[in-house]
Amino acid sequence: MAKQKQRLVGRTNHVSLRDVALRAEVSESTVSRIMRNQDLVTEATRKRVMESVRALGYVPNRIAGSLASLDSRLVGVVIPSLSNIVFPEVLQGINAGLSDTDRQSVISVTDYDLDREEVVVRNLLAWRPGAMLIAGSTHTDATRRMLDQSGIRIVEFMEIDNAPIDVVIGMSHVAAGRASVQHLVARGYRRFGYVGYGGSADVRAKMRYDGVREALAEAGMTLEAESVSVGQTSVEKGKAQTADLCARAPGVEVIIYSNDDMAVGGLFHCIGAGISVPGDLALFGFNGLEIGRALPQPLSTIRSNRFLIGRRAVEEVLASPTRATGGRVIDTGFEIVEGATA
Amino acid sequence: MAKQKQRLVGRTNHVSLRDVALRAEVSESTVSRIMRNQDLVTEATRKRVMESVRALGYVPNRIAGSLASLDSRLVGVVIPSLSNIVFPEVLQGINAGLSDTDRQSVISVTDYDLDREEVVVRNLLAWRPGAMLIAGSTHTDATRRMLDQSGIRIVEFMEIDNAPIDVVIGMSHVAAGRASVQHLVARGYRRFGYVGYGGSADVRAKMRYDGVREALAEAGMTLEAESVSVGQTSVEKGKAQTADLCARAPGVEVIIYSNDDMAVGGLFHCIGAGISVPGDLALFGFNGLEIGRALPQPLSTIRSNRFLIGRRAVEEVLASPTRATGGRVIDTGFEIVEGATA
DNA sequence: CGATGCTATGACAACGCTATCATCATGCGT
DNA sequence: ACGCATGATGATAGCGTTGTCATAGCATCG
Repeated sequence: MAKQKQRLVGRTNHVSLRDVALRAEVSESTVSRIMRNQDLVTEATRKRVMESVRALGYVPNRIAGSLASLDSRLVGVVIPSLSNIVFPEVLQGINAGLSDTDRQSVISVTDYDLDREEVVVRNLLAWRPGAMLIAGSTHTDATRRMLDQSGIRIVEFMEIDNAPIDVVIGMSHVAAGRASVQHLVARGYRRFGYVGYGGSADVRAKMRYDGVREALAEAGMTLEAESVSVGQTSVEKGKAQTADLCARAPGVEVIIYSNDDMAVGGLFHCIGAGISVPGDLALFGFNGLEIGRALPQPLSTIRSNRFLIGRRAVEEVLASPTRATGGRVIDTGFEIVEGATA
Repeated sequence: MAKQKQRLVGRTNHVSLRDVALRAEVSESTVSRIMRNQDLVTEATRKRVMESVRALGYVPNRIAGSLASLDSRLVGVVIPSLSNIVFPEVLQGINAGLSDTDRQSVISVTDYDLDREEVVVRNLLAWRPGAMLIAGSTHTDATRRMLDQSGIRIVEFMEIDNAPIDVVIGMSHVAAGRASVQHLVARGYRRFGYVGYGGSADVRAKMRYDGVREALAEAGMTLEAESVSVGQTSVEKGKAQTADLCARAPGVEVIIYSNDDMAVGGLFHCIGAGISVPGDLALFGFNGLEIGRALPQPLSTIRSNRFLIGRRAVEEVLASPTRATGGRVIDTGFEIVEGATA
């Protein structure tokens, strides 16, 4: 009699394929086929097996299944934050794209920290996902190398201002910053202010800011005043920084905000302080959030389609398991929302 | 010579433990120990192995690891929606609780559909998570059975108005509804209106509504007018429904909203329509969102601590791998925020 | 100086499935 | 009646780790 090595850990009473097979008096193969809807079994045995499955409360073990088939059916998702509403919106799009498939997303958050991003990418890759969707194009060398060598589909989403590893989906944030200025100049504004957040951690906010400065310079103007805070975006910061900027630079005609949250805070300041918008001061946001439309006066802003970005990202990786040669750029565009605050 | 069955699928050139072991001229066991920081190896071999790991770009395969150790280090999370900001806030708390551990969360969204919930719970359980965090206490029988029989830690979070499978964490939404009324009655309001969303899909909104009606009845009053829409919460709906309710029931002194989003919309309507708040009409929300504090006049509402709920949920399951006998209820409480709209 | 502990490493059987090939009835054409 | 395709089921070797036990080398000690 051969010696038996025993596993003492986790000797849980978990129901496995074998248990179902024994009870239904068929082989494990047959049960496996049925669980995967691989039609090739008679209705009679299927019924008998399903009865056992229900009676035993069998739940297939995807860990074992993934190891055996070398396919985890997982899609890794990396985002910088959950507190900026735009990322949950992208997640909704990802979810929508995945909902009728057998894939599952696994989400990790980096808090806008590239070293943290490297760690979460490594941990995600350890689950051998079939694809990886990652916000932004700015990564450490090690992160980029891991993503590249993994061989799986990689979608970098949000901005398309950089070269892709595989695919990038989103819009040009530099162009959006430029478009803001061009739109406002066309409407007659000449004296610009800027209110933003995040220091340089939010790369995209920084790109829009750069676009703003570029376009202003081309028009022979400059930012007369600016206020940039560190940390996460918030309506309250927008309100406080607007108050501050108004006090420091009373001549400013229009403020461009890093995003709608901040702009909404700006409008709240104006309403509270009796500043007429856009008469005394005009406000221009970015994102096109739902709240902007419901304000007492609709916010003038630029709409980016976060949901669409998430959905298209998923469609892209589901379309083919292999990368496009040379990379691919998908521009989901943006759109100026006239509104009534500028 | 024995016949060799060949796997034709996925014969990717992936680097495995064996490759690292061969290159470093040690056994797989040793590499495995090093990768798991199981101190018991000499510094010399550790260095040699790590050099191989880096040179080959080895990323451990957690699928195989989880199968072998019968421990996935995964935590399943089930939420009804990503578009209601409160759930991303809970996720932030969960993330915070998990960030210094070696566990990973896997999130699924149900869209407030109990049948969908059953499906996502089954799919999540297939990954053999070490714990499951699920929003709410309302599930199908099958879902409840699966969760129960899984044997793992289960935390039902958000409301604590029902009996736990294992642990419930959150606050009583019925009590919150009652508290709203009691607070407003104490402040002298007598003629109440209600503006909500979600029909009966959002169980917690329904509970607060029930609490409101109960407390009103006890005080000898009723809701003079109400407007409840279907679908997701939005500021715009709050605005439109407030306008509607004002037109239909001009005598109402105060409107209780199902949540802050809707209440903010209500305030926007009032600002736009020149209705003095709280003089002509008072507004009372629920949640205590950040935006409520930044409004031209701070919103009167009830603060629930979503971040804390997520964090405590994680702490609870990390504390012990086995369930508390008889179940456990953790009340994270709520707090009335006076504000200036009621 | 042999017995006794250590420490560092190796060997190898699980883990619970799936892919592949083998087998065994059936039905069918000729 | 015979060979052969076809459809249903079974047997079994992986998949890439980890847990457990075995072993070799070496210092310690009475």
